[in-house]
Amino acid sequence: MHILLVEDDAQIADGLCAALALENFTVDHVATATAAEQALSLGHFDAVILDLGLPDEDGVSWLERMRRQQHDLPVLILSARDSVAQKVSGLQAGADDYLLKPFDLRELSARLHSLLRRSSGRSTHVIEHEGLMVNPSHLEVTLHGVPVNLARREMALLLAFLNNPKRILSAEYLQDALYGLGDGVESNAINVHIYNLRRKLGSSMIQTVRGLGFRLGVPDEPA
Amino acid sequence: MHILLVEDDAQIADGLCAALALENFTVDHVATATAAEQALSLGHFDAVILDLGLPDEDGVSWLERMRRQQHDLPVLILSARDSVAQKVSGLQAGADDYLLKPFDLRELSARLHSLLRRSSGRSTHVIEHEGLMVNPSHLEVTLHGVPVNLARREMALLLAFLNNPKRILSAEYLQDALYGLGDGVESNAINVHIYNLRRKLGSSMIQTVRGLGFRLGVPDEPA
DNA sequence: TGCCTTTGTTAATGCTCTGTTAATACCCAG
DNA sequence: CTGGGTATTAACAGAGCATTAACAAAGGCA
Repeated sequence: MHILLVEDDAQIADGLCAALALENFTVDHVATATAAEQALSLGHFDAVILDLGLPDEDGVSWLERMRRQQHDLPVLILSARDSVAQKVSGLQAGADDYLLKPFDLRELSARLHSLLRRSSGRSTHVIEHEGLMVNPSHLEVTLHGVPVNLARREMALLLAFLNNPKRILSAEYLQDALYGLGDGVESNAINVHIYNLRRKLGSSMIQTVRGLGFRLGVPDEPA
Repeated sequence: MHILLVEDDAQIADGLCAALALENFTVDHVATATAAEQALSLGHFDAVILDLGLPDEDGVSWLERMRRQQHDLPVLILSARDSVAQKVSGLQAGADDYLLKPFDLRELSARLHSLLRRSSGRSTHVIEHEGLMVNPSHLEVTLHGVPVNLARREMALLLAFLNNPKRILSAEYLQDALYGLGDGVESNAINVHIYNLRRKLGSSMIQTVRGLGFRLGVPDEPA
């Protein structure tokens, strides 16, 4: 689970990072609203822990802006005890939960887990490509409106292609995408999965580039 | 909106009653766990505000008892600042939210509204889904007019699905819904309950999404 | 209270779907 | 024609889920 921690107090941030790391969260820490926005646009996160007292922008207005930009991931607000009105407007701005400073780490953990569970699967992110509609979090795929049932590995493979459309992906790259770096298979598993994908999605979806790898869709310029 | 306030401190209770009345809530105030249980069995309430420091019974154990009796209405816990562990177990016992004393009335109001919004539709009203009529407050279920007898856990499971229609619920999420945060069972109890539900409601009601969890009804059309 | 019924959990077993391997057939370039 | 790369297919092992039975616990009733 990937958490974005937005907190300008270094001491609190360090403590939180350590505590969350212990629970096998992957934590990215930023200290400003600007950096937080950048981080959101660059990578994938499952939740945000947001301190309201940021140096460059008010947390509440930042949150409102994010919500307007269709970021619908769960947000847990941290705030100082004496700013109740701010907290209320925090909830109104679209926070899913909030916590008063100083807080107990166990409590933060409990609320965070609860948030993540509540929000799992609510993501509406749908990728589209040539009549193909893909909802990764639901393992749901339709081809021209017809539902297609994909297994996990097939979905992972398809996503690897959708993340790099019209680019040639080597078998080696695909192997890393499916199994993680280093830890791989020792056979033609990738080939088999590609074959199965082609059976389910039509053989023209994935093209072979002999000697190099595979590509989703047609080449850019036949020059 | 009908609120049951369980609080033994007369001063706090009076303040809360006045504040909530200002917001057009109807508040019934009791000072003991025993009286609270009576009140719940006698009348209808939309939410409970529960102080943990009651004279006759621990608030957490009271809450657990209520949850076992299928009172699934939203509960907001009030508790003293220095008892964090108690608060955590309060969440585990099935509280929907909690607030530290001393609290701000505006904050209480905001959380209460948020709670009621979240739970709207799950109380009082009869829930209908594909020939299924469910009355949560009376634990009554009919399928195409035919009464179906559900056990407590089965009802809790069905409600978890009805509260999240057409969404995939992981076994972990369902476990939390039935047993509270963290503290769960160590076997395939969820699977067995799902199997039993399917026997009583028909096997097409709950679908399996392999590797992710279960879902009530058909998937949304992503198109 | 003690018996009996209902409910909840555990554990064992079987079944279906997946992922990987391996063997074989195919294809294109040199 | 030949060899390296790719496609196809079948078989196997394992995971995940369904099913069932047995046991424990809780609640009703006399």
